[in-house]
Amino acid sequence: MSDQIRNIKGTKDLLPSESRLWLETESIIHNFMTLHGYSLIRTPIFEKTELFSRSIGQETDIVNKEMYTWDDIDGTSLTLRPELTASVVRSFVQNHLGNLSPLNRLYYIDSSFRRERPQKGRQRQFTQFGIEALGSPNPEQDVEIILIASRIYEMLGIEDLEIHINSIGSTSSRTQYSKSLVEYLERYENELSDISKKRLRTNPLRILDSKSDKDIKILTEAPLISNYLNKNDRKNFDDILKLLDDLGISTIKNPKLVRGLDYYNGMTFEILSNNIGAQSALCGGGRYDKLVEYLGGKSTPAVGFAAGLERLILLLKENKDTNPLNQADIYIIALDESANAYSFSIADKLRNKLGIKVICETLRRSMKAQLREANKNNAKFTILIGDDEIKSNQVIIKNMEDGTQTNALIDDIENYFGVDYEYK
RNA sequence: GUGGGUGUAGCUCAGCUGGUUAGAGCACCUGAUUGUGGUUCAGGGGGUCGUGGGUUCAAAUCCCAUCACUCACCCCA
Repeated sequence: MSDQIRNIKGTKDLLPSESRLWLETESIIHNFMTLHGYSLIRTPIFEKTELFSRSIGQETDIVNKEMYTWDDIDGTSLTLRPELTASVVRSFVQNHLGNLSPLNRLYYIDSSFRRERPQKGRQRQFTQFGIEALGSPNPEQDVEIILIASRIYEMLGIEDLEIHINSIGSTSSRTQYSKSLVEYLERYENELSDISKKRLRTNPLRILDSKSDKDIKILTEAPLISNYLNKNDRKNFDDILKLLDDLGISTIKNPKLVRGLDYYNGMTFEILSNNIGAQSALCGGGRYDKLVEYLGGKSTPAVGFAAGLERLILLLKENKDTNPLNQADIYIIALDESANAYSFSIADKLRNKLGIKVICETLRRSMKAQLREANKNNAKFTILIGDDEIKSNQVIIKNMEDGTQTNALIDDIENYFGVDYEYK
């Protein structure tokens, strides 16, 4: 017992009791993205470390301490992807997708890895779904992204969500703002939390995101990014807000919303829920117009979002009462070894020709046990095959709901279930 | 990396201030006239009480350590 091998901390097995909900949810996501004109992209689970250190940012926790990184035999540093945008953009550049079409609408649903302390809604291996629209600099593209993100939750029946939105402007606006922010914060440098002190030098915008009470107090008087946006930035953001408003999507302006990753600019947004514990961010995204160029491609404006599937499932589990599994429409009961051949060939026909879910007994249990098993699987019918049936070349078909039984010739079974059989 | 909580059968848990063969519900298996289920009834299997050490005549129960799980901080999906 003690030398049993367990799963790695922060990873999870998807067991039959939950796998159906996952499959359903994933399939909804696939259909939803397709409905909006987005195409699936799938990239390798690991990449050169440099891809992430360059795009996500040297000063982020992700790159600093949360990546699973190792040296390949030839000395190349490799990393299990901690998020998907960098990989998607790498692939976009490498495969010249920008030359094939001026606008690429891509979506993904895949796992990522970060070495953090696990807690509710946070794992070391987790699944993200998201979209990236590469090519359009216009506000309507930003809105399309937010629209899709918000509608997918709406469609899944998830309520009480908040959409926070902000603009961190163009690079020039941001550097100016950053300067003023640093000037302001330096006055309180000694009172800032340790991390924020460090960030004052490395990544001042991130201080806005601080959860430390001291920092929050200091920040109430801090300059706001909205006052530093240039004309273009401001018009852009206003257009986005107006369009969202026209669509009836209500948002909360949050001037302190700074996405954690370095590659963002312009609009940023986050969708939050209060019903999944401390890890309330369901979805985060925004614009990243410089990343493509930064990773060696032609300058291409881009905007997207990433969402946590585990966190979504957490919410879905609250809403959904898991109805019992219908594993089989028909359970075939074999009362003797000699019945196996009949059992299997009948099952084959029903499954392949009529698409009926059929399970055959393989444990050689008593009839009583097999009937119980049929019940557990929610079978509507059982087909009983024993010595007598084989001799007379017919089987007993038993309706498990009302208990009635009829005989049917083995060759006639398809007809019996083919016409007015209801197995839903 | 830091802090809190928990660790008794497959699952959910009970076991008061330490005292004899450790319990319940659910699940599982068997049986209730020998080929008929879902209800009911009867019975059964399964635990070195996370692990190691200590206190004691005696520990699941007290103390220490350790590990695991979990929640929260940090950060993020």
